[in-house]
Amino acid sequence: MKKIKLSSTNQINKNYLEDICMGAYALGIIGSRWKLSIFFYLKDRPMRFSELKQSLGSITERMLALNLAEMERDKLLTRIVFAEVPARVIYELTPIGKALTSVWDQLGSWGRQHKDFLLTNVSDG
Amino acid sequence: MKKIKLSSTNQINKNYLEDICMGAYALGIIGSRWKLSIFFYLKDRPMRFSELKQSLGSITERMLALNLAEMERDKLLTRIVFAEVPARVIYELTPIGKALTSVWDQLGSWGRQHKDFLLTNVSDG
DNA sequence: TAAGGAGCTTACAAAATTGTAATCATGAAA
DNA sequence: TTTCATGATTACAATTTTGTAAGCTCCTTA
Repeated sequence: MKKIKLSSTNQINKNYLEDICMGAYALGIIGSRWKLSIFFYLKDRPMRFSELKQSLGSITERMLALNLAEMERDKLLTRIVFAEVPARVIYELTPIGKALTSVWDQLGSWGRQHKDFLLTNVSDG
Repeated sequence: MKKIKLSSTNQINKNYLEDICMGAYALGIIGSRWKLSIFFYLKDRPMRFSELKQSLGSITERMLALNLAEMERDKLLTRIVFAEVPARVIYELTPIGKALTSVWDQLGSWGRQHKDFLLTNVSDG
């Protein structure tokens, strides 16, 4: 999937934090660049690879495939392949994946609050 | 604070996502390695630099100072300096910072759920 | 005058993430 | 037999994040 150096201080710190803090653990699973947005689209309905690619606009096929593979590995979604040609593959959130919805909504709500707050307090440069 | 290349595809994608998705925006502010744990300690009470350093165990002074500075810039916390020698500085969450508490709790709760789920479904290698 | 403690800051290096471009497998259809 | 579309994978490069080690600035006390 990707090569990481297990013995690096970086990894050791990451593991330590994910061990003592479930929030850090959760972010380790879903905190990378595109995953939140992939989730955002899939929460309404299953979508196929090309649909996601188009919806996400500027994502590359590599990043999309990589993120989907990690999300499948982490049981956030299910990959369903139809034996057709050309290939058809759909991605669907699992129950544990869907369970993120309310957390995401809350996080987004906090984000909006924070953005508004910064706009209101225009005193900073 | 840190040098980023504003014209990179990386930055452009980041900005784009943070623009259309408030969750991504929120993660941009609080999603890095140590911030969650710093928050975790500060939510109970203000703490000084050295206390945080000790609590976080393996964090370096550089990373702690860097993260605290970013969190201050983003109005998550307030830095209070006492005119003493040796210096005494305490860090305290702002209201908007504290408002993250319930989101974090929920995220952590999801994380635990997810971890348990993986342990229960031991069928994967 | 030297040492010391708290809270940083700096230059540098390692590691991880993200992006680019090219290629691949399938099997139907031209 | 070549072409086509979909859903990838690969080798590589750029960018960003994280860590290392040293030093700096107060002012106080020895």
